[in-house]
Amino acid sequence: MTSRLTTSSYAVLGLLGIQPWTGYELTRQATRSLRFAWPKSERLLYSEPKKLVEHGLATARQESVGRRGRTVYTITDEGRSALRAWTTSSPQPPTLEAEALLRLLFAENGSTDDLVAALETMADDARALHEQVTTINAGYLDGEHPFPQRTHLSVLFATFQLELFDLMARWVDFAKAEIATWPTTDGLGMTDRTEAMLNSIKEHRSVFDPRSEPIQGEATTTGMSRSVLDW
Amino acid sequence: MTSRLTTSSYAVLGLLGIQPWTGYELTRQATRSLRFAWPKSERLLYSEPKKLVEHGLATARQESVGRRGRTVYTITDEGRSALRAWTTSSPQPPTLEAEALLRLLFAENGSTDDLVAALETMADDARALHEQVTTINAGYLDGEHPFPQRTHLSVLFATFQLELFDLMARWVDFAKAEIATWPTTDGLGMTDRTEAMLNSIKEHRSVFDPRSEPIQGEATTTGMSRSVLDW
DNA sequence: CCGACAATACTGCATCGTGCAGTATGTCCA
DNA sequence: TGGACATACTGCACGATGCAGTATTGTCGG
Repeated sequence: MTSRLTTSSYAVLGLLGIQPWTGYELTRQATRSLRFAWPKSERLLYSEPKKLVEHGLATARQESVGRRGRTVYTITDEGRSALRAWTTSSPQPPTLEAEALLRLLFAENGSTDDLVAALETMADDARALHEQVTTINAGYLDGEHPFPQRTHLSVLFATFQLELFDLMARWVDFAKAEIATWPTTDGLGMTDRTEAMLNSIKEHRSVFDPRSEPIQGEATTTGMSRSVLDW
Repeated sequence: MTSRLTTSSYAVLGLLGIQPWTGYELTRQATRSLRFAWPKSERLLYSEPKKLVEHGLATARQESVGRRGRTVYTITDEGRSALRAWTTSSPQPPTLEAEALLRLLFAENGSTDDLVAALETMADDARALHEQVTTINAGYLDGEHPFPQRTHLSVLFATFQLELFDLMARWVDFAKAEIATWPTTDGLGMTDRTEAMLNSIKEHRSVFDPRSEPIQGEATTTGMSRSVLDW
């Protein structure tokens, strides 16, 4: 029996909608863009196109370079219909997986230095990803986009990634400043600073963008546009 | 054979480090906090403590309420050592899974309305999550924290979640404004606005926080503290 | 020109993790 | 007293991952 289509199937089908690819090329392309919205293993990128073929959404053609073979997958008309139908369905809520934040939740089991080290690893990762996205996108200005007609999509997509990685790096700085005031990781409870943060949360203010104390904050904060990091 | 410990094992072990819990209580607690850093299925939350017992990191005690049984898991000394050791290891890079962003990447297969609908679903989800976190945290000011001595950790953790959900909602507004200028989803390529975004990216400016054109932007932007959304 | 190393191009398999259905009891309110 | 909702799980099929393994082609330095 053919197994059912998952969101990952549509992710691969979306790539096939752009042009035909070999299995290997799909894994390369997934590393460049897909993984920022839908991070999946290389292994799966090899399995999914086979499933699409079973479902009649793609065809497989065997090629060879010397004595080494490779499979080129091409989307079918049914595949295009399936893609179109997919765009009208409702997306699942976004989820973030961050082991460094898990370390914060259970920081009481280690030193403040351990915690800071974990958060700095996260910030380093975020900065590295930020640079990757910046480099790729800077190239678009020099006409280096493999699919020039898709530039409007990939650039808008990139703006989110960059904001996200920037947020991670900035928040880690904020968190490090907070943790620097902790004598220990364990048992502090409601400190003055914690209470101040909670008041900011309650008033929907950001913890970034220092703006002194909430003195002149006449509660005229426009919705969520200011956030929790305001001091 | 006992299977190996994963990050999810340490996530559950971290909870057991706070107090003993039943399997069901672990699933409840995971919904309140864990899922924001380490989203895992309810099913796994029932399986992991058994694995911890096999490894000697926890003990299981059978209780009963009437004729219905339940299992209470308690951390052992070896469990505490394992937790301490874990805090010194290096965390995996953070990953975001967002089906709505996948819709953006492959938006050419649907209408601009389909795309906007997908992004609005994401923004709604983000706002709902923002409210959940805000509500829980506002309660801490009224002494409603189940573990008062841990307030400093959960509040610092919450600041990240709130910034993240706020970013998602604000970015969707930005993206909607951009998409509103598109006559179609397909084939636009490098528009004037796309080029402007790319220049912002290159200069490490944010696409948020309108600050008119990059006229007085003397490239003295301090690192990543401004981001891609500046106009 | 040749040897080393990276890139291309995958597959098999054990195990991890999820979704869903199923089962049963306890509690609360009308 | 009965219906809805919370508590408290387990079994199973299948989706997804990590890792090892296999083999060929391209590249670059000596």
